[in-house]
Amino acid sequence: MEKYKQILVDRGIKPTFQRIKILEYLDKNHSHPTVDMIYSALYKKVPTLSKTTVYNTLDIFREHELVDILTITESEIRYEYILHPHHHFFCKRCGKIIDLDVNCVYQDTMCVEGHKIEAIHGYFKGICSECLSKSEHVN
Amino acid sequence: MEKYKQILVDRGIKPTFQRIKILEYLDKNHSHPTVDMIYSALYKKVPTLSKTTVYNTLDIFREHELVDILTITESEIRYEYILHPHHHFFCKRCGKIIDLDVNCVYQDTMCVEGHKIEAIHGYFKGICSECLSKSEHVN
DNA sequence: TTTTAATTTATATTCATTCTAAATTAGAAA
DNA sequence: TTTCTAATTTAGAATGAATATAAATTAAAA
Repeated sequence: MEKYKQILVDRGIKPTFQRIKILEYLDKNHSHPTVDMIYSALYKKVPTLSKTTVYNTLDIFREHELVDILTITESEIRYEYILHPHHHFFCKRCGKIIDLDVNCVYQDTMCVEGHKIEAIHGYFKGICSECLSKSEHVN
Repeated sequence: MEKYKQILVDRGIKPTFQRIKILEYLDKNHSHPTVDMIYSALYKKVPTLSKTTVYNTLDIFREHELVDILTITESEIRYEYILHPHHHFFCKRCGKIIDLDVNCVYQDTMCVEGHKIEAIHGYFKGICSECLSKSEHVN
């Protein structure tokens, strides 16, 4: 609790109860949740929570580069707490988004074909190892 | 016209007038258009066109791997005719999506950390070279 | 032609996100 | 502490892209 309050204060974000709880949730759940998942999970602990607050808070966190969005699936926006740069794998079968310990060659230069890179998003789509091992028994 | 009809027939897609026109538009406009952009552009030539048809047609094209979607911006889905694998650069200033002649090291193996890759999406975000050269004069 | 299934179309519906305005809260000042 | 003010939170309304539905149209085979 105090840890997250400190992070917010350090970034110049007023550490309200709702903001602390949302940041804590993102830090403890690396499941790349949607707004709805965050709202549903926190609603139990914070019954007065409004979905608008979740939207507003995530917008503020993005402005301060505390969180990033993933547009890997076509129908939903997913959020993640920025810890270290990595790529993502989306499994078409189970729907999970998996963090990959893969970096990009352009991460050093942050420049490509004359364009100035500010963010890199690497998305792989396919079948995850877990789903692959399950289907082995079927075939 | 005949060219696009042939492409559709080859893929087992019934070559209706609407589908031919949409495919032709995608082939001649590498601007990664949204459904709305496609609809607006073709509405002039095909006044009876319905937006539902554009949605349906793009779904069919995706199933047959004629087109791919880009989820690079957070609020819209963009479509592109699949020609050859490449990455994309989204300019935060002018909003343009630029094709990059950049390939991925995983394109050969199509496998990463045990997961089977079926599609690779590389998105860079920042300021494009054109916008950079404009702002040079300002600063 | 005629027939039949596929396609297209207009319209209605859904639902995530944004907007709005009132209520509440945090924190500064007295 | 109490008072004050601006920021934040909240509920509910509005928006708009995407989807669903069902009738009209079309393509193409018989």
